[in-house]
Amino acid sequence: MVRTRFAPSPTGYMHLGNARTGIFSYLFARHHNGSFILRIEDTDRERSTKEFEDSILEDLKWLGIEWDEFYRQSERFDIYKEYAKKLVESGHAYYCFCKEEDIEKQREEAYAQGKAYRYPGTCRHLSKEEVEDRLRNDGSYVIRFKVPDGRVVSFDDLIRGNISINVDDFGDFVIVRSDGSPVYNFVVVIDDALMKITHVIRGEDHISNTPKQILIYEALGFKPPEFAHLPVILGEDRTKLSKRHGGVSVRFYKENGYCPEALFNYLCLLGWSSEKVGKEIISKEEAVKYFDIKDINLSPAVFSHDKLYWLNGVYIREILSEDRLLEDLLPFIEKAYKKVDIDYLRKIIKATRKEYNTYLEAVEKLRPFFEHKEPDEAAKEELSKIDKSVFELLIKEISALEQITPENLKAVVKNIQKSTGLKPKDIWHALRIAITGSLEGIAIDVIVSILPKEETLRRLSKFV
RNA sequence: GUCCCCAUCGUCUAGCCUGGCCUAGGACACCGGCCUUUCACGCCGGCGACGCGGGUUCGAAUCCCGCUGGGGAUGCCA
Repeated sequence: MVRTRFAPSPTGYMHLGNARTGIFSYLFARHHNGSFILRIEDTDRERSTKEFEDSILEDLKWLGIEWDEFYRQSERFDIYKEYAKKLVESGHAYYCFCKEEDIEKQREEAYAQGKAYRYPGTCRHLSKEEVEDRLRNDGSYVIRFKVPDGRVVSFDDLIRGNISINVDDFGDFVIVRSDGSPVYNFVVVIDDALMKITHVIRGEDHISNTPKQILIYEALGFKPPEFAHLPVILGEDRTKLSKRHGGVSVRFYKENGYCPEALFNYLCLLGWSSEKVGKEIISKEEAVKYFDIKDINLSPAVFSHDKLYWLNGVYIREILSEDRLLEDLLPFIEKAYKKVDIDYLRKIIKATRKEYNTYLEAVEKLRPFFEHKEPDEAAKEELSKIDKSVFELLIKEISALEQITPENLKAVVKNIQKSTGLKPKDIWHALRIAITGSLEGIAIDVIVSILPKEETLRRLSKFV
């Protein structure tokens, strides 16, 4: 039975990189008919908040990633404490009374000399009596894991193959902080072991943590899971995608009018080849069906805003149902133009869904359906070249129409062309400017055939 | 600095394992054309890559070594 987990820490909105890790973990579990576990890693009490936790849960649901089990590390501190004690008792870990400032100083010195810092093991060989004594009097201590000398830890990464790291590269590391809270590298092992996680799928930035964790697995007598380290996502400048790059949270894309299916799809494409699916537009179900961890790329991928934008357009234009579009678009439209009639909006969506790539963009493009706008500069200039009598004729012709359709609108233009000798293009332009105030936008026959007739006439009348 | 990972169009990728089918395929972006009452959509076409140097081999994008370049880690963050 395959069991994977996604372990975000609630210290901010869910990052795209994390989201992709979650997606791949999820796909792997589902592909193997296994379980997907969500675990909130909130051992850092300083930075973790309930608000961020809620937002992560919300965003995960929004993306369509459902989990089978849920855990919160802050509720499991007793368990960690117990295992920390075990490690101390078995001689795999020890109390350390070194001052944080001193360590910091040593670290800086080492770095200045261009050397890798290792904790020198000052407190490693304290006698039992001394430890007892300082525990009573000193108060502040951390627990460090005793890293064996000269070990080379190897593991077979599912994506990268064999990875070997000499543990001499790092010193005895902290597993319990001075405030008594356990550290990531320690709890992650206990949780993954206790929760019977079979496959740990996570970011490449955890590769160097893996040997530390394997050491703890061994010390505790647990069998390590399989590991798979995903390449990181890079920004346009080829550094790790971070806040500096602008919109990097799932929330950002949700708020900016992207649909979850498109974001899910795009994230799948980043680092995973969809070649076996045979296309790039992939549903969650297809992704589950075809997902293979072996098809993950090894090199970091640059996040392309352009491609996500395009993909979102594909979803709006040809994948999503009208009902879904309506449901998604409604809050955006109502936020911008107050209450709207559902049937009116439905009609608009049906006729215009090819015109925008995001919901936010739709709000702008659909403006003529909800608001009258004065002509902009370019429109004014065009307007000055147009014989104003055309507006009167348009009013007269359109008034006479029982129902406005693109077809009979064409007839209207033809009639005016005949009676005035104006070029059809100019007549259309005049109509467009009067209705939208702009030279660009959605096809004017589409707009006028949906816009209430009285509103069309009202706008035209302003130009006579 | 040290350790680890990586290296095909600007970007995401196919091909690499099992060398010849690669004149290196697709997608986004970009450019041009068509469609057209504008912008878009759509359709057609174009530009564009095996980082460098050595091997191995009849033959290398594919295998080996070195270099260079990029990324990550180096926390009482995760």
